[in-house]
Amino acid sequence: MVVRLALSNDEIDRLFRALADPTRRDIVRRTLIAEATVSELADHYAMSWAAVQKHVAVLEGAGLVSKHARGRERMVRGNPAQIQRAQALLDSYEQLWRARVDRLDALFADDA
Amino acid sequence: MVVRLALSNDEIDRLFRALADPTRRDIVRRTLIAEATVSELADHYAMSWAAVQKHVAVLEGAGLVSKHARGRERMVRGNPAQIQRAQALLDSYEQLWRARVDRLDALFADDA
DNA sequence: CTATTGTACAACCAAATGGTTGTACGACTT
DNA sequence: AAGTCGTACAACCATTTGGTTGTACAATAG
Repeated sequence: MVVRLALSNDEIDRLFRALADPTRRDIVRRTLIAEATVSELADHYAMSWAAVQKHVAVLEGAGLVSKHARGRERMVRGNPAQIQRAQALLDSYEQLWRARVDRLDALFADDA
Repeated sequence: MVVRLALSNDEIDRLFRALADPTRRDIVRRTLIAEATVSELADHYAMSWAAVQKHVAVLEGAGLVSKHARGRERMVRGNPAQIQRAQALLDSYEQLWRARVDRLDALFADDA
């Protein structure tokens, strides 16, 4: 599946920033496997409920998870599309390098 | 090309943290296309030389670029292998989600 | 030899981050 | 109706981050 939507510079910042924390990565992991409430998530970490709530908010701001109300609970769900956008981003960097290798190859081919 | 080497939690933190800044991403971009000295890089940004030098140090700490001495200059070169490690990481998250989809599919298949 | 260039690094500062506790409130339970 | 549960958010604090200027030094140029 190919991802199309482009991200602004700020969105990219938030995306990678959100991924640069082990607790947040673990929340993404868990919620990609199965959705969970903030309280359920908080049980797994050695920090206050409020701290976990903040991490979820950061992930939400980065588009990596979404929250859906269900009664008084908020179900947190991982968003694979945003992971794919990050992948697409990194892929574009790799392409730059490949292009450079190709240029160098062409140079040597000329020499031969 | 498949990347094997595993990264520690701290290394992953540093990797994504390093990518969460537009100046640093631009340095990665430039040095993947062609290596450059720190001074050459600094010319492109509206900040002091020292600030750019710090950004390069962060990228180096994250393994995204490497520096090689050449006379009094330090050539900065982007490291595609580290980009690929980041990709592999994100891919593992996407796999989790695919596994979940497969489980749900199996569930519905049982129902049918 | 002297001057200049490219680099490294320390000290400092403002803002952001990651954590805490406390308060508030709507939604279920009894 | 009263109590509890899950959530949200503000205020606060220590540390980290992203920038600055200033000093130092090795390599090259004149």
